[in-house]
Amino acid sequence: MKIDPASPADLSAQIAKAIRDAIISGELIVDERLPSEAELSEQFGVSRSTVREALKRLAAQSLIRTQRGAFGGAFVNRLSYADAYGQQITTSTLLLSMNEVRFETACEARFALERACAPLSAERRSADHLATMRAEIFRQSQPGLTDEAFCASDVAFHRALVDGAGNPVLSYQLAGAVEAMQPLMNMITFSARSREQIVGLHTRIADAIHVRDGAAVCTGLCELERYTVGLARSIMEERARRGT
Amino acid sequence: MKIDPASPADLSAQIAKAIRDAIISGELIVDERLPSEAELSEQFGVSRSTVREALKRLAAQSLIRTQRGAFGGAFVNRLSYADAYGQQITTSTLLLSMNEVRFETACEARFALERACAPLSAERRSADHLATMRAEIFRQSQPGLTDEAFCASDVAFHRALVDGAGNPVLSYQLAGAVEAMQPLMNMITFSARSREQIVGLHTRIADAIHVRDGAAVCTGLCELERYTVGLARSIMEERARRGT
DNA sequence: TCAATTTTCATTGTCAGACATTTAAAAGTC
DNA sequence: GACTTTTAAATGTCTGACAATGAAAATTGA
Repeated sequence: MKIDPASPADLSAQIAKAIRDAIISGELIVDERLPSEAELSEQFGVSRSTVREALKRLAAQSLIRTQRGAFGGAFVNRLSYADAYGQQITTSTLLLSMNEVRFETACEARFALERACAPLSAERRSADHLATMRAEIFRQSQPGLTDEAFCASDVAFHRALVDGAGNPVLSYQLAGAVEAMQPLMNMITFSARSREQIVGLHTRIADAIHVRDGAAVCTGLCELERYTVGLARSIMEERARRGT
Repeated sequence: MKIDPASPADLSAQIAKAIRDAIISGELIVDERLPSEAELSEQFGVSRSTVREALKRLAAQSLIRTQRGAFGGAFVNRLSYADAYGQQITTSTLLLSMNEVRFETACEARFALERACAPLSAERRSADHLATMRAEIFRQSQPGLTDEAFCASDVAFHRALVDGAGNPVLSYQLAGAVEAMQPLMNMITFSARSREQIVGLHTRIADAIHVRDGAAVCTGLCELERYTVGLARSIMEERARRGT
């Protein structure tokens, strides 16, 4: 782990990169303790504050965790699925909100990925996954639900579908796509009529999952995508008309 | 943006969270300048070093960028697709390397997601995408290629396939899945015979893309998955035998 | 008048030193 | 042997200082 002493700026970024590379390459292994801040500042020939800034960068990526007290210090963190989920959701959400992604584009990506899980989920889902889907459908059919709660339940329904595939890597990859859509979905006002339609499509999907018919799940997801995109478009047009 | 003054530890994490939430909620918009470090330290009632640690956390997530000099400062960064790619690849790579994910699991996720792109890519791919795929196939058939170079070309081939769908959100989501597999793939030694097989399957996929036959692309990807998993398994068994 | 140059100064980057706080191990006590 | 106290190492925070940067403002020169 070395840094370039010739460029006196961005030292903390260089140090963070050096340590990050050491972790990625396996030079530093999980739960291994890094040298103390004082030792690192000596090794790199910089002040303790600079080292601290570097460590905070790594902490922001969940690459290390710190513990205070004697025998404490910075430890290489095992990146858990939960941590990775969180980061991916944050990144995906910001990516969508900052880059004027069209609703159709995001929607297409989300449903395409979800359809990839459908056959696996139909085959492997447990009774638990199916029960969760049914429960969320029931919640979605309750009157008096806010749009936000409806969307949250929608996410939970699709999460159950994805998790049914029993592949944590797939669940992780999908988490971003599904959850990041929620802010966009929250902008849609769901009428009683449209909720009824969506609940109907969810029921069809759950039924297909029930009988382990992957192709039917895909078909259901396709229709749901078409309906969602159409709904969003009509609402946008409505708003544009009222705006002018 | 407020922090809890009652908990005197992890102040920089709290401040980072406050600013991050302000960015996510839209309270701070892209390219907006944050108050200077001195002003922030006054606002939050902490020292400048604490503020700086918070800002470094945000910089590590590409949420802000800083500029030195008068009229410089920290600015809300537009999260570009490139930045998001990079973060996703790092996260996915570490997730796979630190969590003893079975090769089959990662492979299944990767090919399932890729098959999701296949119909879209068959339909929309440009001549450019197809040309890239053909070029990578040609490179893969060259003798004397290192295993690393072969894998890199493999990634490029699949990237072209994914990008052919013309959906940047999809490309972003897939980047992690495809690239994060590379270190695992690099552990496989490709014999001349297996390379020939893979090139053959790639050619079939490219041919299907050529005639815009999405279903055939899916079939080709399925076979490629089966072959890859089988190859990895036999190599692992071989190593285990030699190891004992 | 206008372009080129110099100066100014707000801001980030880095450093050094100090003290507070935490925490597990070590030492002491009953 | 179990409990309490002490110790020391480590992170967390604060203060104050100086260096480096870079755009705006002021100055200069034709």
